[in-house]
Amino acid sequence: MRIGELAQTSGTPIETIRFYEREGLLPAAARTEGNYRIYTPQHADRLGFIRQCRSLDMTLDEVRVLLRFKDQPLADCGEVNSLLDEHIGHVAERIKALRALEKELRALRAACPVPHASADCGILQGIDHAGAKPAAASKRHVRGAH
Amino acid sequence: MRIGELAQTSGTPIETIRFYEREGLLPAAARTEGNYRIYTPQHADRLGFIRQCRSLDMTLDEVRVLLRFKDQPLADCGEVNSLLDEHIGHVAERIKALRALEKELRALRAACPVPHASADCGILQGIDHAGAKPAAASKRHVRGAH
DNA sequence: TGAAAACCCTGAAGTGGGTATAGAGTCAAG
DNA sequence: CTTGACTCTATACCCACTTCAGGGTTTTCA
Repeated sequence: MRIGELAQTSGTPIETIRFYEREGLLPAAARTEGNYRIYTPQHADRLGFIRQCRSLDMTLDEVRVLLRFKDQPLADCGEVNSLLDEHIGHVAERIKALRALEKELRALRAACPVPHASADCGILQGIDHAGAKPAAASKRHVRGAH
Repeated sequence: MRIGELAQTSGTPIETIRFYEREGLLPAAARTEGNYRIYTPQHADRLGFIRQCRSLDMTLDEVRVLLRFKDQPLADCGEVNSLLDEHIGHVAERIKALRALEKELRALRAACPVPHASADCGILQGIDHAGAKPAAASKRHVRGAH
């Protein structure tokens, strides 16, 4: 099948499929005489796996590791297990951080129940004197709120 | 004070301070004869506010809105309130999505209690046949897990 | 006094994971 | 034979920085 059909059936934008090929996640597809990419069901399977991993919020590097194991069926899958354990850890951490953040934001919001002049806004004053530390600071594996 | 001292006292990398100036979040600092930036306590205050907002995981665009209100003390702060409400909504949404994700990941992890050959790994098979949909897909305001 | 060390400058490129262009080529239907 | 749908490559853009290259300035210490 051609790239449009693969995009359709997999729910993946065409540009993303080409991007995965550039990144080495998908093997380069064969070409027609007119230089169109032709995909096999194997490509579709692999793309599905990649998309599934992404929907589980894994990085492409993590996906690369998992694909390596799929390509070596005899290898021990211990690393797969620990990759997943680590990933779960990151997600759990991020949830914790976001919950603390939500609490702080709600407290801030409560400082201005009804609108008035900016100079007297409890929110703006609250941000000035708040004490939250390193939410955006440290390099984190799991994305923030945006 | 010079940029190094401001960086030190505010816990902000020097490059980030210059970046904020380029982005118009901090007003351009005066210069010495040798072209070094010289900062006032007002700069330090403003930088502190920006960093505080970032630690609350706001985007720079959101920070720009809040700074605009700080600069117009007579304006009505209703927009501040709704900005914060929206931001809280995004954070709450992201928490919900990450909790669903964590649950899915733990279920997947349970499919491979002890390591064996990749070909038989319940995790790799689980990803192949899983049914998680659009975690990475939709444009989201709050970052994911990495 | 002089040189090394510490500090600062600008401008450009890189990060991740795509998304969005521009400009061209290919192919099937009418 | 032309229209329109499809595809190609290459390049730039998104965010919020971070890093780098290649300099200039100021301070410190022998």
